[in-house]
Amino acid sequence: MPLTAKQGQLLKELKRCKGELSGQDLHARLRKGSRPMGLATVYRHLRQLQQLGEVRCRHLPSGEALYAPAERDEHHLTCVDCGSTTTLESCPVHSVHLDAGQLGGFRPLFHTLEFFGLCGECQQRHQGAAG
Amino acid sequence: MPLTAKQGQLLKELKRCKGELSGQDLHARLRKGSRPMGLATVYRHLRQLQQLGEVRCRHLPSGEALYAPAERDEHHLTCVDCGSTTTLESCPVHSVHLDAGQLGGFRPLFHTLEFFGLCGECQQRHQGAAG
DNA sequence: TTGAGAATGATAATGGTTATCACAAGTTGT
DNA sequence: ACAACTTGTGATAACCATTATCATTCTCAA
Repeated sequence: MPLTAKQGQLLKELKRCKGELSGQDLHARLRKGSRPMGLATVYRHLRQLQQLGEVRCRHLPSGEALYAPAERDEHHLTCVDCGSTTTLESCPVHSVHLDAGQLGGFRPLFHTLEFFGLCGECQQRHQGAAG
Repeated sequence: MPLTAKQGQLLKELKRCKGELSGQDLHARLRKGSRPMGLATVYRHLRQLQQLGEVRCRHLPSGEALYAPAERDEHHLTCVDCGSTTTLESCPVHSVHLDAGQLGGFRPLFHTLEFFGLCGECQQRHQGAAG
């Protein structure tokens, strides 16, 4: 099933950006260009593209969802205090494989590996109060 | 820094449950028992326990956050359509290690590895519409 | 007892996401 | 071309988990 025009437009915009975008971000960007798209449509297609395996998403501690093309196999460090995230340059796991027994009919589309902890800045801030 | 009484109470309740609990779930459970706890306090302590490395959390596609003791090193399959999640029996990665260069001052507390895709049920439901 | 500071919790506010629903666009059959 | 029907769209309202507010309660030392 090829993508529809709007789906393609959305995916193209997502690929154009180096970083991850939230639904709101994406809507704002598309709104500026020619061919704007309503917010509801953005979220609709993000979900559809996700189910097609074209887009992956992860959630920040704030609850906000960030989307990126599924082909980007990036992993992240996220601070549980300030919420800042950084992208790992190299993947720490060399093979992530699930055998059929583990899957039990489930068809994997993408995966996320995230490390949560405290960034240097927040560690320092807390040091005064309690080691 | 030892846990406060309320923090300990909350962590104990979390450990008592086999599955993961949302903030709302946890609040409801504590409300029933003796020694109830306000919703704000539940969320406050969940965040603190997370920063202490005692509790980990992950987000469902719905945006809801699920909490569990950090000591549980479980991974999950999550359906991007219906949102159902299942727990993997065994860990698919044998060593998840980050070297200092990758960390850059970040102090990891816990990590999450999640697989997103379509569960068997949702695959069947979509089969009629489009292969 | 008294006062300063921390903890608590009922409630209001926040804000990303989803549901609603009327309308536009496309499709088919005649 | 026209009608009947399906699908896609988007402004807006509704949803709901989470967070902020703030008055009250608790803690504890002097």
